[in-house]
Amino acid sequence: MMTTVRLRPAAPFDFRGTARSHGWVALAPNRWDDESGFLTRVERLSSGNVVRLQVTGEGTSRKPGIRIDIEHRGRLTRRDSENATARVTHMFRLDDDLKPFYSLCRKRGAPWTKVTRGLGRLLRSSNLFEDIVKVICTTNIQWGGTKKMAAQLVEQFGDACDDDPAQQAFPGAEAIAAVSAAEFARRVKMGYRAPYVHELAGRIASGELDLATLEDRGMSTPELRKRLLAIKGVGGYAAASVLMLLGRYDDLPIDSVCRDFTGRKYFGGRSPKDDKVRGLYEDWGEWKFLAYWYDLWLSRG
DNA sequence: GTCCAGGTCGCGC
DNA sequence: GCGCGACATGGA
Repeated sequence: MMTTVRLRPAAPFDFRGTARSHGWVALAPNRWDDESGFLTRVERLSSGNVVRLQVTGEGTSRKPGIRIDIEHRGRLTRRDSENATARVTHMFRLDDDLKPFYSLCRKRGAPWTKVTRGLGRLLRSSNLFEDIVKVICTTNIQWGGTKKMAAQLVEQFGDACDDDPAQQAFPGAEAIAAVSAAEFARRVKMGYRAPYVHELAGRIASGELDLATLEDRGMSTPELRKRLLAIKGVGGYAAASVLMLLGRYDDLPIDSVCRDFTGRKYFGGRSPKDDKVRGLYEDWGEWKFLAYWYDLWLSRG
C-alpha cells in the first residue's frame, strides 16, 4: 500500500540541489534517480515497521513542495506517518534557518548568489548513528570503497521492507552489536574500521552512549567536538564532518580533497597547512563549512 | 607486484 | 603538542 504525505518547506528550497548537495545521496540505503528526481530509501521506523520512502520535489524553489510516498504493508498508523515525515524533515534540514548565511552570500555577490536560491542544506541520514558510521567509512579510502561498505552494511545487517535484499534499511546499532566483532568484520569488509564501528554500535546498544545527547543544541561546539573525538575512528576530519551533519559549520574537514582544492585555488598548487586553510574562511563566522563547501562546488561550475 | 585512498591510532619524543 | 609507522581492503 502507498500513502502520500506532502510537506511545504520554507522558500527558497531547491530539492534537487539539496539531494545532490554531497555524496550521501549515493550511499545505501539511499538511491537517487537523477532523471526522475526521486530519492528512495528504506527506513525502519521507531515502531519497528519497515517502509520504503520515495521522496521528490514539487513546485519551484520559490514555491517549494516535497512529496513523500510511503510504501508500507497493512495500515500505516498516524504515528508511523509522522515518524517518516520527521525523518525526511531531518534529512533535508527543513527546520534550519539559512537566512544569515544567505545574507553573507549576497554580500559577496556572484557567484555566491547562486547558493541563495535554495541551496545550503547538505543532505544527511535519518539518524546520527548512520551518519557517524558513514563518515568513518569515508576515511582513508576512495569513494568507491565507501559506497561498497555502506551497501554491505545495509545488505548484511539492515531490515528488509520486502523481498529485495538490495533495498533494506541502514542497520541500527543493536543489529550490529548483536553479533561478535569477528563476525561483523567477516560480513562487512571494512578493514581496520570494523572494530571501531562495532565498538560504537556496542556502546550505543548497551546504553553507555546516547547519541541524542550529541544533538542537544545547548552543548557548545568545542564540547561536542571533544565527544566526537572520543569515538574511536573519529579524528579531526571526521569530527568536522559530523559537526557539519549536526548543523554546526564552524569547523572544517581538512582532508586531501580540501587541501588539493584550496592549494590549487589559493596557494599556487602548493598543499597548505591546516591553519592557512582555516584562514581562508575565517570571516564566514559560524558558516565556515558551508562557505568552503560551496566555494568548492562553485569552482567546479 | 606496488602504491595509496575525502585518516586515525598509538607510540615515542 | 608533534612526527612517525601501522593499519585492512581493493582499485589504479
